[in-house]
Amino acid sequence: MRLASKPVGLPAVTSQDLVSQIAAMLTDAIIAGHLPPGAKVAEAAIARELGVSRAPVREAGRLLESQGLLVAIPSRGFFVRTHAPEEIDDLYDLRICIEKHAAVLTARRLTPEGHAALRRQLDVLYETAAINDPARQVEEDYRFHRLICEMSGNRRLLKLFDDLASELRIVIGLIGRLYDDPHRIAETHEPLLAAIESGDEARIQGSMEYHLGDAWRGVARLVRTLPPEQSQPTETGP
Amino acid sequence: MRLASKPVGLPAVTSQDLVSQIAAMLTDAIIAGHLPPGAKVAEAAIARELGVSRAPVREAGRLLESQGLLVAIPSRGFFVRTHAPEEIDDLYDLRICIEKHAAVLTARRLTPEGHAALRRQLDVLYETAAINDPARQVEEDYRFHRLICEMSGNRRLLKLFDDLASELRIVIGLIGRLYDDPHRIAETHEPLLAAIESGDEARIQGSMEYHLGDAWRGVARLVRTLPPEQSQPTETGP
DNA sequence: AAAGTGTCGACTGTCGACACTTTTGCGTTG
DNA sequence: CAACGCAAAAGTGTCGACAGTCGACACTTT
Repeated sequence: MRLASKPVGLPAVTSQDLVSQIAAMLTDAIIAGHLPPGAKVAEAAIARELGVSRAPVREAGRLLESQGLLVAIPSRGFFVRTHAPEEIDDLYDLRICIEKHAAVLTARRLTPEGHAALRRQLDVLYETAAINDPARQVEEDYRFHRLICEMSGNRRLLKLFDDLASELRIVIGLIGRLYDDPHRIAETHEPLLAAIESGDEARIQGSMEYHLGDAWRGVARLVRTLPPEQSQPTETGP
Repeated sequence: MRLASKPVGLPAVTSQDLVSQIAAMLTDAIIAGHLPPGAKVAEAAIARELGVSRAPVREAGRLLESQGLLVAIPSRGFFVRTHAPEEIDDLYDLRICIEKHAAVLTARRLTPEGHAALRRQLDVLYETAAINDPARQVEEDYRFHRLICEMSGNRRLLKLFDDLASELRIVIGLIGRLYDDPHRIAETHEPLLAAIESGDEARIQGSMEYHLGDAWRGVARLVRTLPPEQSQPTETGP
């Protein structure tokens, strides 16, 4: 019996370690707004609630801290990260920078299949715009941009995009609703796709800059008007 | 480790952040090549050696994992990250992307003091080229580039640069010696500084692209010729 | 002899415990 | 009545311990 030589892709019963599970759970809670910015994430409470010890919770906290979702203040614990308006500006500025690059790289190695995948995702975006589901809309928008980064072929860039995106989603989630008409948002991706298809790098960069700059301005305006959010509790005394 | 029992600490370091200390120690060991790529970082051994328990060592490991210095394999522990040549390419590609942007931002808000600081750091680079100290040369080169990122005003970009740099330093440290004539390396920064001073954004981008591309080619060549380094121990079969 | 199996040792993942720090609650005082 | 301050409560930082898992090595089987 030669069963071992050709293992059909068994599901690989990796009993997902606690740390990943807890981290995912916390991430969801943060993005969903269940844990608002500035909220304390008490490891003891989380551990009790989940029925695990504090060790894996702490490690999950470290993980999310490195992703920019939490901040750790010594002897005081983890808090959901708050973002000053300037920090959001920094994030968008950086995001534009790397997505411009990603789009150029993607255009250079674009295959018919790749183009079809982008087109398909954009169609999904239109479909989502029809129904009224802001969270889903944000999700599909994110996926379109992620696809570009994925198709760039630069793994590290994709990882960076994921980090920036998860951080930005705290803010987007905070805003709660879409910052613009859903259908219009889908439409603004058209010139971007066309530019990538054209292969004209200057045009691609201009397109991406315009597209993301638009989103940036929308977010920046809302962030500055709506929440008079207090900053992170600091430890530096007078 | 009852730090409280030793109220008069000789080193002025705090008593409360074992994790940071351990992380810094491990980082140094990795960059110095004491822990070569692929080496196992046994938490029990580290803990014994430092006289602390395994908990803070584990957390430091998570920290370094998020910085790309270590990889964690479930049930097997931490290993110093190995970089396939393509991953180094990704790193440099991304680095060029963000440093181009940083240089443009810096040029836009360049003050006389800022320009002086860049000039000074470049002079230091020349001085270091005179003595023969490869590690120091790499350090000062790194500082010049970091200064540009710092002066860009985008904090998040600076953090990203630090992450990329520490990751690249594993590789640079691995190569061990400079990949080119020290004095020439210092000189190649001149056009970059001049471009920033000029404020011509296209020129700045071109300069940076050329300058870093040069370093990239040097590193890529050495990495591909010298070490027939085996990849990270994985757990997923073919 | 090659491949597969069983056992041993080492190490990780997780836990509960303890000391110290921060926060909270409440009584005291100006 | 508000500000202050002290003491209890809650929570974090770290530790040592135990169980489960992985890798190595010798042993059995084909």
